[in-house]
Amino acid sequence: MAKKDISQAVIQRLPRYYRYLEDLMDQGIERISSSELSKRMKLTASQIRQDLNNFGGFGQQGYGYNIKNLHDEIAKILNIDNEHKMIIVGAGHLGQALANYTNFRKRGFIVKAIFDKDPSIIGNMVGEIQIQSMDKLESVIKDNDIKMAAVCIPKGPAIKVVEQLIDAGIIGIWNFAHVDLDVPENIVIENVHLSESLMRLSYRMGEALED
Amino acid sequence: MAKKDISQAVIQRLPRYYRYLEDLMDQGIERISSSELSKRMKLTASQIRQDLNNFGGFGQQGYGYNIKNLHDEIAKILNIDNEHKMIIVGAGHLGQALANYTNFRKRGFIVKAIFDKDPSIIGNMVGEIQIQSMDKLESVIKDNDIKMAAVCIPKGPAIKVVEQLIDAGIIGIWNFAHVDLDVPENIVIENVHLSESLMRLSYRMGEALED
DNA sequence: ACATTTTTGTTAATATTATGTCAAAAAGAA
DNA sequence: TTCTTTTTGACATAATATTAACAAAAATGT
Repeated sequence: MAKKDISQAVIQRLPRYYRYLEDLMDQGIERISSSELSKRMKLTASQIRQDLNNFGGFGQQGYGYNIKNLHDEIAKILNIDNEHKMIIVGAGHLGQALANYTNFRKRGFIVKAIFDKDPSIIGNMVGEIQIQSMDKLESVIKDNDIKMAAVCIPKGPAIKVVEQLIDAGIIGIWNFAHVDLDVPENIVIENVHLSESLMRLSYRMGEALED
Repeated sequence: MAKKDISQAVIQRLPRYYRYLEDLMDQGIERISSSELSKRMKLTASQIRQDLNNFGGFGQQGYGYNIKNLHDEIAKILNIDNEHKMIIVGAGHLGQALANYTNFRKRGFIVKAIFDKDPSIIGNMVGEIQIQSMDKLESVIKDNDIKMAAVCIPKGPAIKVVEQLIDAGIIGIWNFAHVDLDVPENIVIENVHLSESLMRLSYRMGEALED
């Protein structure tokens, strides 16, 4: 069953294809050629065809790609054709922002619980769910068979909390803490290092001003 | 003055070097070799040396790199050796999360103002600053000579708001809206597409489960 | 029905990125 | 001081990724 392994660069682009296809569907467009899509996405047509052909021949000569079909195929590839239960650890502004993000729900990511260690906010509602004590982490994960967690706490506590998460059965971690987590091979980490993103912006603004 | 152009891959890694150097400084370590750093960062020593040599010879044979010195040099390269005034457009949870992020201030990013179109929250405080009406965008940017803006509003309004920002003098945009912005060449966009990040996590969790 | 056009999937060519190698420089040890 | 070890910066090599080219398939037009 071992899929030929797909390069990081392709994986990076996949969700962007998905987003464009979604937009095209919303516009009621039915089919698109790689060359037309390449103009919109500012890629080469060749790259689009090669990227998609990593997963199968979704197009047809003389016709192009059926948007609805390709959209659904990419959803399958991205594993978003079914629901994912997730929890959020850390109910600060960022944790709450994620919890309230309706777009995630639209794509099948369901926030089942949100946790914080601060007793003064435990019990508060975030949207429709209640902030729970960290003591409940393990039981909630196990009872609901949750596999995905967003980590929105400072880097200090993050390392130990992530261990707890993994012990409780989490296999995918969306990490917003400013630290690279060291985890077993079968655990997946997706880092969102916002301050690094901001530094890249700063770098490129510096470049832009020099020219 | 034209710097030899630096590949995106290098720029991507630069802030991560900076973060590791910061951590090393906090640990009171004075010097490090590319090979020791490569172990910590899980890169090859060769890549580290080549990355850094894009910007200058910061190391010394038989000694390695002086951490404080390299840290300061990278700060200069990243253009974070001086303060950056910024504004935030959109005072939802995400905008508020960014406004409250003390780490940004530590690196010299100063949030000067936050804007929202919702009259019911205009005037509310976010940390030490007050949410202002969108009408004030242009005057605040011009009066304070602000060059950087974080865009934390839905994709629909984002496109027009970004035009306004650019007209008012913004040259760097930290974009959290789910849309690729079409801007003049001299304007810099750094996208943070959270839902794409989440889809990549989902993809890789799917892969991990197959093995 | 036939010719023309479009457009894919695939293979080949090019370009970019990462890794390995090594002489030369400096540090540290004897 | 002199010898040995460490370690860089530069360059050569290998691996990846992107772009180009094109035959074959299907659609469209006449």
